Amino acid sequence: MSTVQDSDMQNQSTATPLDAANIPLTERLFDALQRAIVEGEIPQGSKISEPELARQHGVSRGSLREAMARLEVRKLVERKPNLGARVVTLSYEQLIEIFQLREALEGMAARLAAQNMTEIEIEELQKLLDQHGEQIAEQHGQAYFQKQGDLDFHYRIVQGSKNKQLIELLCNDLYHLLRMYRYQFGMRSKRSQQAYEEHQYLINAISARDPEMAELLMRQHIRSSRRNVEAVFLEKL
Amino acid sequence: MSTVQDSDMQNQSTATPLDAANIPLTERLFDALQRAIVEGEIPQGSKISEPELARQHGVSRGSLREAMARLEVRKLVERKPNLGARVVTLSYEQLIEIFQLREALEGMAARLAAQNMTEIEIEELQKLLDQHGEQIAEQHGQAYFQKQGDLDFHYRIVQGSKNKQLIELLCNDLYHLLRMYRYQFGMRSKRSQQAYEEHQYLINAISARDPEMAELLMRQHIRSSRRNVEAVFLEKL
DNA sequence: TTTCACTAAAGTGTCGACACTTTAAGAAAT
DNA sequence: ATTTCTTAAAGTGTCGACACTTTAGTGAAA
Repeated sequence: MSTVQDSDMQNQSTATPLDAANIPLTERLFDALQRAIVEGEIPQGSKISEPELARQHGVSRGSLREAMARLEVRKLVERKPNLGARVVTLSYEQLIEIFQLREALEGMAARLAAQNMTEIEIEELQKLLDQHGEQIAEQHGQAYFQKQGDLDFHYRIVQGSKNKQLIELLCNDLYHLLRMYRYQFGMRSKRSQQAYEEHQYLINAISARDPEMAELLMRQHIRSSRRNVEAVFLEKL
Repeated sequence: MSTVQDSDMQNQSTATPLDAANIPLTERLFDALQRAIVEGEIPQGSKISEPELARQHGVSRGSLREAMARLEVRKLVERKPNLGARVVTLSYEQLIEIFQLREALEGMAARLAAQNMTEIEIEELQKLLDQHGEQIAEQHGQAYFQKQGDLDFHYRIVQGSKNKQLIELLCNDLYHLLRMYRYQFGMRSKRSQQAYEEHQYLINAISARDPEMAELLMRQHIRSSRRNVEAVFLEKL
């Protein structure tokens, strides 16, 4: 699949009018690699050979290197001089650390959301949650949709904080690492009912414009989630 | 200033045996550029010409580009396809956002520090604070040392959290942005006495192993600091 | 004199090449 | 047969070159 005969179609044929839409190659490459790593297509801890990976994607090493530099800052790969790059290795300890980060950051996000979300945004958030409620009632919780729904919910609250730094940090940096954990260890929740209720309380607090309460609830919610993960892990050993 | 005649001393003379100590060129370049941007040597908002900057530092564009890609992820430069890169422009709004981030993150750091710092680390933190106290008493607060001292103090507490993610995030990402603000707007504190006292309370809480209180105090401390900045800004207009 | 088109200069995106470092394989010696 | 030395293969660090895009400058037309 996609072996050698591609060398003529991207060089200078100009026959690629709309394939790239001006988005630089490095950027597309970065996104592709990020996805591949997050979803485990490139397994964690595996060594990355620049020439090989570049050939696979049909790009030069220079472009790939630029993408790698960015992945390194995002903590998805680790590089050691002259020794090359490896995909990061996930660990239980790191996961716990990430939960602590999330507790602090999303707690603040909830606080700010209670101050800054528009009424319309709150309404839509409620609608989203109602949908989740239905799904839980019908099928007993299709893990995937649950997870996706949970992510959506948190995502919107972060957006609602209106703090650009916070949004960037959570949605662009931490988010991907977290997704990587979700993909690599199965991490199904089995507390969707409880999560649903906690989400509802949270909306109530935001709707009442109570920042203090919103932060408190969000932090509790994330702590619960962490305890669940801890439990799942312990029973795995 | 620093014009053309530098082109011979760094090219390929091999007469630089111990200057690099195996640290990749790109990395040193990244550090150098980061410093230059933070300290305002390259002014905020200014456009960056890759060929020129590369020539100034005596490196190839490829190496420079790699460093730029990393600076972009760190939010110190912004790049638009085909239009080039500019140093970020600082704004009052962004500064406030950063303070909100710090409140959340350093609050958590203080909480964890109360749990995880060793007795020895706490002792040394106390010593550091005592030094600050003396400096404040003697000279009336040499703005520079004050600032540096404040940074040191916060830095150690973050380290004391023992949360690698948190440390990375605060010390490698936010830290530089914050320093940039300190350099660019003068931001002298004029509340060194109060800050000193708040620091002391914080140590007490950590020493008493009271995470709740430590987080509370740290958050209050950072909020005060933010209010001070707000005041300074308002009187500037 | 002002505006618009056209050309030249500068800049960015991407590639291939070369030197040096590390890893691996194979040969020689014990 | 095992260990060590030697050498080749692979990989990384860095550079210079070229095509395409944007910007700036110049001259013609109104």
